[in-house]
Amino acid sequence: MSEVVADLSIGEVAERTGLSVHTLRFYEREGILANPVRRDSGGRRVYHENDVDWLNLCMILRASGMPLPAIRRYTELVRAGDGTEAERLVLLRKHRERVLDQMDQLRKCLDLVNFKVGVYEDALDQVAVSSATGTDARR
Amino acid sequence: MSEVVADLSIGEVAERTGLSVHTLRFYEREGILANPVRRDSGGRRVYHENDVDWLNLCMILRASGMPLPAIRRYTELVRAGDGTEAERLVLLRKHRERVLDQMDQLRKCLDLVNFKVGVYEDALDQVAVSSATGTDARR
DNA sequence: GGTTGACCTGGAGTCGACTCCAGCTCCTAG
DNA sequence: CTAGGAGCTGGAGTCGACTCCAGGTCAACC
Repeated sequence: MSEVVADLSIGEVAERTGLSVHTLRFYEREGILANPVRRDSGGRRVYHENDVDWLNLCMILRASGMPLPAIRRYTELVRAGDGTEAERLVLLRKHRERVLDQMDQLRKCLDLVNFKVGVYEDALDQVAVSSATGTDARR
Repeated sequence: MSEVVADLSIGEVAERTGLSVHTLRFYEREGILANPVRRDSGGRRVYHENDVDWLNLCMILRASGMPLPAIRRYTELVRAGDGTEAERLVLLRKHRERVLDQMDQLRKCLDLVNFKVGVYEDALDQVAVSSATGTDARR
């Protein structure tokens, strides 16, 4: 019925996630993988689609400024399973606050930059117009 | 008529901006101040309100992820004065793109976190309810 | 059976942005 | 006149998050 879900090499995971193989090994050392990575007969890492999903989640958290120690903690809680939901919730709520703070900062910055871009656009238009009226008589 | 606008010591600037005196000296080395810092007879830095304003601008840019080299470049252009507006505009537009990208990332993350927070809140409510129905018979 | 290419490890290196240290000067208050 | 506090400098240290290196294994293909 369904396709056999293939195991993945570290290189394939790198390709799928956009992380480098270096980073994947580094994240593993840092305890950032929800389930411990299996190894094949030759000692090579064997990943699963789940791992890719988890890594994508982690990448979203990282991109929003969650530090690795917090991601590690969250990972530990998920690995530990039932009974850790309360702490996960605390952790996520804390991160949400940080995200909202960052959005505020960015909005502030965006306003500023929009304003300044407007100023410079106007200034340059002025220059263009005056140089046009000075040197350009077509029409 | 108007108050004499006071000169400021590095400590006062630190207090007003929230940057440390270390960071202020560091930023100066990095060329992040719009006008070169004057010194008093004893070689101490003398700042002006303008510098505080400029630093506040820089802090907004930093907080939105503009790297110091870009801020330095922008500072150089402002210092250089007329004729550099076009490049300033380019720089600001580029940063605006980055800010918008970051906002997108944050929105994505916020959706995710909101969703997960919801899931955990529901899960914990469930626990609360079932433990209540198990042990608590008031009404 | 030799070469390639992907993978392995432990540990070192890099980069950005601070942050701090040692040892000094200078001013002011007691 | 001296003790304290704020500043000064050049340079070193720290921290987070990668990033890379040397030297080795292993399977596959020519």
